[in-house]
Amino acid sequence: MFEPPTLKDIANALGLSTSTVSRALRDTYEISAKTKKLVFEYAEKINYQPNPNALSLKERRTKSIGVVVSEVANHYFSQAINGIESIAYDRGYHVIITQTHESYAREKINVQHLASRSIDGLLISLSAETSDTAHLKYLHERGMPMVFFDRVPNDIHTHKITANNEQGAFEATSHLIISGYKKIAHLTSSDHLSISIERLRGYTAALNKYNIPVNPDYIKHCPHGGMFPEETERAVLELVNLKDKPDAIFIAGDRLSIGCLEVLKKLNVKVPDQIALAGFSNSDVLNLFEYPISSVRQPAFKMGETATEMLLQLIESKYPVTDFENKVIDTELFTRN
Amino acid sequence: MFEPPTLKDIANALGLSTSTVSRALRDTYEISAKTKKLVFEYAEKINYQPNPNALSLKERRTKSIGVVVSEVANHYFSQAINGIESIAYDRGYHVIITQTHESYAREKINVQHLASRSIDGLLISLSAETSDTAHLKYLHERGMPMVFFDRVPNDIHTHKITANNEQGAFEATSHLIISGYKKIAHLTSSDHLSISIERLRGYTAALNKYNIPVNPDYIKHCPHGGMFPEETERAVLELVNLKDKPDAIFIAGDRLSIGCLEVLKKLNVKVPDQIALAGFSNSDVLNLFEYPISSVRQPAFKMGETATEMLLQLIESKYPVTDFENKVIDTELFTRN
DNA sequence: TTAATTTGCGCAATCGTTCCCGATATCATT
DNA sequence: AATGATATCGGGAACGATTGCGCAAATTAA
Repeated sequence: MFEPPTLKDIANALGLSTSTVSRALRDTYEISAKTKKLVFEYAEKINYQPNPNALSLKERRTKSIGVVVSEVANHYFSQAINGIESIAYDRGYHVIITQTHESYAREKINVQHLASRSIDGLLISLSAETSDTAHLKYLHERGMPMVFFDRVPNDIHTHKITANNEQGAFEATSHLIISGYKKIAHLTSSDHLSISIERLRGYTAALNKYNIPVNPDYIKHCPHGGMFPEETERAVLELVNLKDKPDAIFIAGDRLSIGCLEVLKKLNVKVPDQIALAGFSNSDVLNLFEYPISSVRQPAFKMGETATEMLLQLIESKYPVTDFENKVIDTELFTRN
Repeated sequence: MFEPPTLKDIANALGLSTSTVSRALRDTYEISAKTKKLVFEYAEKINYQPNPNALSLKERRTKSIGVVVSEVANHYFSQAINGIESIAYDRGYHVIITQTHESYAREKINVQHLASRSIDGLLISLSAETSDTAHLKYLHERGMPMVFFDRVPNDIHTHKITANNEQGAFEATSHLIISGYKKIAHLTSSDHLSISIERLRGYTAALNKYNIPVNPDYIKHCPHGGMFPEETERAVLELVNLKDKPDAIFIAGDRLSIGCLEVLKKLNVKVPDQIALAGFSNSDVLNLFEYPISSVRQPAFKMGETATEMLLQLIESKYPVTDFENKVIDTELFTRN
């Protein structure tokens, strides 16, 4: 039905060969000015666009990169995607976005699918469920350029870009402490995720600094990053049902924050009177609440941009890159009270 | 660098021709069982995947559909995308998502880009800026299968799927009226958008039903759907600065709701004491506010699914489709007080 | 034993593009 | 006028996969 014009169409219409038309369109020196003009004008007229599949087949590259995130309906990721697109489009690359919904199975399928679609490179933030990275190692060993951002593995040697999660967690927890809270819980994602580990480290560092003992009962992991409401609900319930209730929670992510707020509202626990909150979030709705919640904001757009630049550098490098960068970008604490 | 195995690799390794290998993998009857077994096992071993570009070139289709939305960081669209992906993946199609950020220029570029990437079909919701649909007509006339959802044009004849915007707006406005509000303003997106027109119609219908005069000063359009904060701010300011201040606002969209809440908070206008709100939204954060906001929820996931099914029907139809459907799905009002 | 059929596989064209070679025409040089 | 240089263009292979056709060998039928 939809049959775009080809080089051959132009060639036939103009009585030329496809080679000549191709060269004319690519503005090669060996084609006369008037032939070029003829070809240009006709191509313009019929709105000729080179067939990208033919090009990909010939050039052995697709000029498109794959992106794997847990959810686009997450402000951190949607902002990162905007950063990714801004660089990619400028450099003539297409962006294919896939979502894992925090599922390891989906991640494997998506990565496999992207690889078979012959993308030129991969930009990925691990799902909450992912602890085995064999599917990525496999691709990486075969030479697929990839850059990790946000949630990174430690057993794959390539460019990585993360926020300074430890610093952010330290500042947010410190802020709670300075604000007078002493019994600070920590609600976070699955325990093997890099961001969870780093944020937990910042959290404990803050407690240590102020000589507050770390209470293991105060640390709650949600293996699916709050993807399932029951998960968050159970964790929050366990916290508020403790004999020695926490008076504040440091929450490690956006979805968890929303989930936590929902549960607290259902339980009729007042924020921040009964329990104060602070956490990682790139959402702009948090400061709309009556009692706004202090949040650590990650430079998502910047991270997307940087990750893409790193990836394109890998893709377009003439020789194999062996010197990899591990970029850490500072977060920013927005205090509200 | 990343060079996936080809049929030729298998053929050479096994001393066969590429035709035989191809036929073996496709399980054709004319290949002997033992050759098939040989080929299958070797293909499995080296993890052979057919080159999608070569296939697309040959089959003249890419098994991928393009999606154009204004923003993925919008709960309606992200849910719709989940619906789209669920159907598309089941049917073996890839989904390429692009964002317009409510810009007409971006929409043209994205559509053009998608078309040149030779997608098999297009799923699109118009940007707030779009009033001229020539770029889409052009593709449509050339036979590109396309389905519009949410924000649809009236001058392109193809499948369309929308929420029952008029009904939703009527119910939300009626709910405000029944709750005792009489001076109800309407904050909406650009005036040429189908959703704006339909929601305005529902709004005025409700006012009419309760014999409340329609005050033109109460109707504020944001040409970019609240993409720019200044736009929303100006509109809200104009409303609260009216001599005859409205006591409620019916807001036509998610982003506008957030923007409006931000402005009201900045102005220290209490919701709902000084001004009540109701509006279209698929976000789950609205009910986290102290005074929750009644909202009309669109069946986003369902709409995404249906739109995709319609598109795939167009794509896979043997003969040109001339009988187009205009599906309208009911919304649901969530009242909270 | 011979002819007819079936089985199993390879050749080559095709999709749209690019690019290495040639091929021809035009022109200047001796 | 013959040679060479340059300008301009076409032929054809290649990228990876599919598929109609052909052809040999194996099997069956006569």
